[in-house]
Amino acid sequence: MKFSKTTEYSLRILSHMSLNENELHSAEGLYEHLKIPKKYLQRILTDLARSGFIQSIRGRNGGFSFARSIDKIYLSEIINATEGFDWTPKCMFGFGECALDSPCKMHDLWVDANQSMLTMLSSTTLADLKSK
Amino acid sequence: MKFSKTTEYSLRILSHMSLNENELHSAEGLYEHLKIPKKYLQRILTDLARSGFIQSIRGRNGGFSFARSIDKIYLSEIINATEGFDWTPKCMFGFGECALDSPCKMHDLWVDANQSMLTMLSSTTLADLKSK
DNA sequence: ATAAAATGCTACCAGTTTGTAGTATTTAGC
DNA sequence: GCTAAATACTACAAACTGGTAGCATTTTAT
Repeated sequence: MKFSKTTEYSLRILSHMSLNENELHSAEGLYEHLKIPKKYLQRILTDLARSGFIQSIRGRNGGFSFARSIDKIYLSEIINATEGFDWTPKCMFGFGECALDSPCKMHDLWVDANQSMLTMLSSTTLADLKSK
Repeated sequence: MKFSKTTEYSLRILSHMSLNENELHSAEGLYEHLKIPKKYLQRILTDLARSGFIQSIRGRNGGFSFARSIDKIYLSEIINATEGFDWTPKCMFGFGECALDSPCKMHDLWVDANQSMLTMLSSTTLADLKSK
């Protein structure tokens, strides 16, 4: 019950970039700040570009900058792009069928517990992280 | 952001066993009810025995039964045994250090969102699943 | 004793994720 | 034009997870 490394890295990268929202960030510079394995970070950056969160500028003096305003980038979108985000409340543990009676006794407990996290992630933007 | 298969399987196995709390359950019987890949289920069962949730009886007419009362087995314990459960609120995404200022602005959001799930998992026992 | 029925153990396989290496491509500055 | 600095691409390696196979061990029933 945790995020994948790729998701963690993506969130770290984007939240760090958002501190200087309008600047161009190079992979090298991000590496020095975040210490994410350089080549892997490189790949994640191009993935984030393909996903439309940031845009890349190639060549000398190139780098990455936001493709859209950070107050329109929700955390849930980022997670969705990196690892999928299927939190439909089918059953607590993602079972196809419940292990107990049907409907499974866990349903209500699970839905409630999941709701606040879902709500938080899908209502918080990168801009909120700076201002909150 | 989901449970591992092993965690899902473990929860299904134990919650199913708890429906007949005092009986001896064979791997074969559990397989027929739960359709978890047989050999993998076997391995999970021995792991659950090693973790102290159940005990195994070898030989003919052997099987698995609970090693302690199901009203003392919390869901969080099971998850902790199968995939680790480090939800200490160090930082939202499990960072060693925050990506933003310190203390990270996400802390409060994350802790709040996480709290209801944590509370639920660490206050619900296998016995509760039957009675709730 | 022996066979059957059960768990235990070890090794292996496949797919995914994480990480590394090298090369190609693009662009700015001189 | 050439070089340096940057991203893009491709291939591979390592580690982890999920799953399979076979044999070993233990115990009961006959």
